[in-house]
Amino acid sequence: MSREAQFLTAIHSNGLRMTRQRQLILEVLEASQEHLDAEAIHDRVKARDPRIGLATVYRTLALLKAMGLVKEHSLGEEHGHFEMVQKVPHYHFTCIGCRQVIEFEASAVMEAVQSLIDREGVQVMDVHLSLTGYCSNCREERATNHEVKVEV
Amino acid sequence: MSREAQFLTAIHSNGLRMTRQRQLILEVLEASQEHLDAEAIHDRVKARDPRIGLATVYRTLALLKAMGLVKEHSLGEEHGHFEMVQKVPHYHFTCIGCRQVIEFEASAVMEAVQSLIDREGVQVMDVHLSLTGYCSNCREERATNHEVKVEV
DNA sequence: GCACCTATTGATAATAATTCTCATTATCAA
DNA sequence: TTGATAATGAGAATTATTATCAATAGGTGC
Repeated sequence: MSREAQFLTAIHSNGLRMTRQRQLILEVLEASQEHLDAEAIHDRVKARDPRIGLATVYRTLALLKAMGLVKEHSLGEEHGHFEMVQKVPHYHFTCIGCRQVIEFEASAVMEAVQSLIDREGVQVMDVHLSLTGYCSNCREERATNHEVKVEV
Repeated sequence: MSREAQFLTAIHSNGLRMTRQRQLILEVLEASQEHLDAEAIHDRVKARDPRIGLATVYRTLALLKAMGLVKEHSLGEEHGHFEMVQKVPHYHFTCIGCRQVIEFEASAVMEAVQSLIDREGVQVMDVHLSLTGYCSNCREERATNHEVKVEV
């Protein structure tokens, strides 16, 4: 089942309605391989329909998250970034220097999560692994600068 | 070296000054095994010196984070929670129902991080693994309620 | 101990991200 | 086509955090 069909099914089975706005926001998310924030999604959606408000973007993202179709990441920033949920779970490394994001897979993570489930009997709804640091380029730059001071 | 001594050394080697406020905030953090947010830390510090402002708490937390003595977690909420860095890395599961936090260790996580370092040549400054879901109690409650609706 | 330089503080204004409010519009079942 | 009500847009409100700035207080040299 396509994600659009999944969305439609989830919407109808909850007594909700499919709207042009929800349709467009889903399309923007599906078309992008990046990790857009709400503002960026709003910009792209507005390009197709200038009347859509930012609040609707937030509302739809909350809905998609609740349905498990979208994940939110912090990526070392103070505001959220969003992406469609993939089949294989993956995680993010964000460079503090150049803000680039490196995605990576690591089956060991879900194994560790499973052992927590086995031990504690919890039900895990969301797994969030996020690394920050310096990519190899920014790492070299910093090394030559001999930074020792604490930067607050 | 005690954490207090570490803090003092880091402060002096950066041309900064040790103050009563910084001292108190560090003591509050060390005395607590919980994951306090800035407001809670402020409350506890005020009990010992009512003049201390919230801004100073945030400034000191930022300083301690930059020095690697304190870690900030989101714990599924929209504001930060803080704790002293421990020798052995550990992670957090937060129950959406009762807000309880379960801490757990998982050496597999740092192994996965190491393999990313080896592969990409990145320098990792911070690792953040956070799970949300329902603890065994809340899980059972939900099961008997037969919830199917999407809650936004 | 005293004075000086300037890091730090407290109080509060400002900012940023997100959520809420409410009158208006639009979906969709009958 | 109509009616009930879900959803929207615009902007106000909220929340967490950061910035501003005059007053205060570490800590170094005398």
